Amino acid sequence: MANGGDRFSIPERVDIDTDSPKENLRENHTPPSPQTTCTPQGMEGIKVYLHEQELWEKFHEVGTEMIITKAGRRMFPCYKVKVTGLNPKAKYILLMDVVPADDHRYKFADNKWSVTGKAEPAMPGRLYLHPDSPATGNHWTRQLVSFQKLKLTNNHLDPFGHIILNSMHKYQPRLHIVKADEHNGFGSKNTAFCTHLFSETAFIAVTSYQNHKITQLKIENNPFAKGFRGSDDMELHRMAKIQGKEYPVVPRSSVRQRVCPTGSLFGGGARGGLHPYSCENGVTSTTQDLVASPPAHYSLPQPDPQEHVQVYHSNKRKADDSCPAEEHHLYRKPYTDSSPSEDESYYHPPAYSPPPLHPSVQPPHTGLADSAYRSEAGVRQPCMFAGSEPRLDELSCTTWSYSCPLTPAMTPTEPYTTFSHQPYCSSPQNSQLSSIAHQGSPPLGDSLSHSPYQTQSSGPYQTPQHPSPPFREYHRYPASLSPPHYLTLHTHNRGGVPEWSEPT
DNA sequence: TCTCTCACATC
DNA sequence: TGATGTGAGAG
Repeated sequence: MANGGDRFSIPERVDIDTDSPKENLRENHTPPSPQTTCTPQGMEGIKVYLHEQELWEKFHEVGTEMIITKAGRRMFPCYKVKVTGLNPKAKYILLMDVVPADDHRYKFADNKWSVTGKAEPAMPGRLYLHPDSPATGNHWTRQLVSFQKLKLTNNHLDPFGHIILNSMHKYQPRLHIVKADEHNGFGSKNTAFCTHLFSETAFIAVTSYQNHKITQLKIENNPFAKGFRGSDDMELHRMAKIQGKEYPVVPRSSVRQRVCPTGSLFGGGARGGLHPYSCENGVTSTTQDLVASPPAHYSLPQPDPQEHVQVYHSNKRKADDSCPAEEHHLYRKPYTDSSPSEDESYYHPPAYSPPPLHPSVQPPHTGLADSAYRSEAGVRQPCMFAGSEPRLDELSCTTWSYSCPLTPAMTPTEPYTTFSHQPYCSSPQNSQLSSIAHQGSPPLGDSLSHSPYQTQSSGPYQTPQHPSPPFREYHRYPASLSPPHYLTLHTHNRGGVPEWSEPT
């Protein structure tokens, strides 16, 4: 498509904040520009700034790709945010999830991404609980919140709690801030939370990089890949040696992606994700930035058959290393790519343009937050909430399951077998975390295409035009639940009481 | 042809 | 030790 068509365009928010998005283009701002605003109980004033936004935008402009492997691969750039506006003494839980950005499957051909069919069934939606959760507002705001430990996998049976994605599908990471205040009725309809997303963090999951420019950006900016930075011919020699071929050798990727487009199907570029989010009234709020105009071929996603949420606790908790992305290296030109790809003025616009996020991104509904909250005394570790990848408009499903995996060796081979599926139904009273997990994967695009994304309130949830979010009451997670165990929390409709059970 | 997995070298 | 991209080879 013309203009903007070559990259994700960010839709205009309906509830535009006074903060100027453009001021958020720079990383390490001091102070950074607010990305979001929440208004519900105790959540008003919360703002989130994407760290290294410029880097994200660099990738976004080309069409961010994230490698997914069976063992799990970290995201790069890593997702780091600066949060402000939290009550210093109140406790919050920060979660991240990655939801489908649309209902399509993509392919990279002719140096551009294009839709090649309908998306595969969504993977079990999982939420990544920041290892520091729950923590006080003071804790979250005094430093950057890094989700660098989060890993992406294509292993549908992943026992490590990594976020499961489908290759060649586009996703949108989201951040959820849940107030874990005992007086806040955590896990109940009173749970206050905010959801934030930065459109420039959208990406296509791949098992191997497709766009050479992305490979270059990764190598250039990821310290862990500096081994591939080499200078000039040094690398060629190295590669030649490896391949036992005569120098010079052109990396396969270079060949395959000789003509590298500069545009991205993630249109919107720098413009996106910079809009401040605002939450509407209500106890719970969700704010998101939307991705631009809906793709021409955009089609409504099918309801996801799965409706469960899995909670995962990683068994390891390391000091949060700083994101390597922060290192910016100047380096040589990419490989031998002599192709014009580097200056491709002839970049082919992606056939797809991200659709707007679904307005029904509901407040989080999961006992998970609770669990995290309860585990404060215990080990703080990354926690994954997995569930299906329901559409945003189906968040009302009330059956949720949470699993906290043990060490890899102890994890069940069928992490999702404990999930139960129940027909969609809405209940006016449930915890909102579950909804987070739920929303977990609704094609954002779909939602957005229906209405401009806006924040939602959770209170007694009321969405005349959308299924009400799943409101359920959850039992607190047993303290022992933390990391080492796979447990499933079965929640029943009607705000039913969740039950813990060992995974089968 | 396309996608994925693996062993590998590097840091 | 673990994270990274590479590239051959499998499916």
